[in-house]
Amino acid sequence: MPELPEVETVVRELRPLLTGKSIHSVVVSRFKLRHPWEKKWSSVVAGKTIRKLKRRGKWVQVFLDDDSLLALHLGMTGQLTVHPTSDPSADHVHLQIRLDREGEELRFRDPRRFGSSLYFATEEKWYAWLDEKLGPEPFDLEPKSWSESLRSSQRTLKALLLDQSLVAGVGNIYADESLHLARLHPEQKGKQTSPAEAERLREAIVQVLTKAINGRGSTIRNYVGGSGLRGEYQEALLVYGRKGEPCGKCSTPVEQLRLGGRSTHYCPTCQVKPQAHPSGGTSAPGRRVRRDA
DNA sequence: ACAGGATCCTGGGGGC
DNA sequence: TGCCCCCAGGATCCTG
Repeated sequence: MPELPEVETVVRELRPLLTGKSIHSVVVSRFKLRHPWEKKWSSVVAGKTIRKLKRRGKWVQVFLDDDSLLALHLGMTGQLTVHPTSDPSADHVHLQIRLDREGEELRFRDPRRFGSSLYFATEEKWYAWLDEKLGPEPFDLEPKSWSESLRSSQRTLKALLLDQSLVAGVGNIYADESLHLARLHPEQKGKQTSPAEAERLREAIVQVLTKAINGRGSTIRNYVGGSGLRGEYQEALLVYGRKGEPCGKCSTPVEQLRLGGRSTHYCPTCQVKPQAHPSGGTSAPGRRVRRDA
């Protein structure tokens, strides 16, 4: 569920509540997350101080004071919020990280249990684990290599945007929104994408994610930020979840299709699917596109 | 190499 | 009210 803007919002809202606090203990539920908390970690992190919080892709990184860290992934329905220890515990709380002195705890709640919790003894080990899975942050994409990586793939743009090893943090909502803003069809193949289109897409991703962060993310169902508040950006979505509603740009009804098992929303007028290769023909790059007048 | 499906889960909504 | 089916913001594994 939470994509980059939602995770960024969680981190920003938790940062003032957690930075400088030390961990007293960890209470673990009997249910297992995708990467379940290992019992031995509880005694390892007890007594350590939270040095800083940072987002990387859809991961929340909790850096501790001795070069170790916790890495938390919210999956589809994960929530991270701070509560007084005395608050009654909600359902599906998997981790309660008790903080010293304040009588407060960080709770990791996740009904669907697709979330992950990991501990790494050193940052080096974490980055080694992560680097093979995660591509650059969208804001750090280098235009030329981005364009080339699209160009070298037969996969659809939708699939490419969801591939975390290509660009980190984009999920189903913002993939659809970015393609719409860039006026590119979700089924367009990477290799059909010109450098100008790739750049349009890169800029659209940055713009969509930036606006969504400013709106504190989108709440479709469960999402809440670190403060426990819902997001606001769902109101500003132009295609995602708007099947049949008029496109914000041209008022053609938004269409929905299924791509890679994910529901995909697009405007059939703004986002035109490029012609597949004429059978047997090779389309030379830069060739003039004929449009019937 | 890539698409598509199944999988891990729970909960909410729609239809009957 | 209840039941059944479908759907969901993610990621991974398997098959064809």
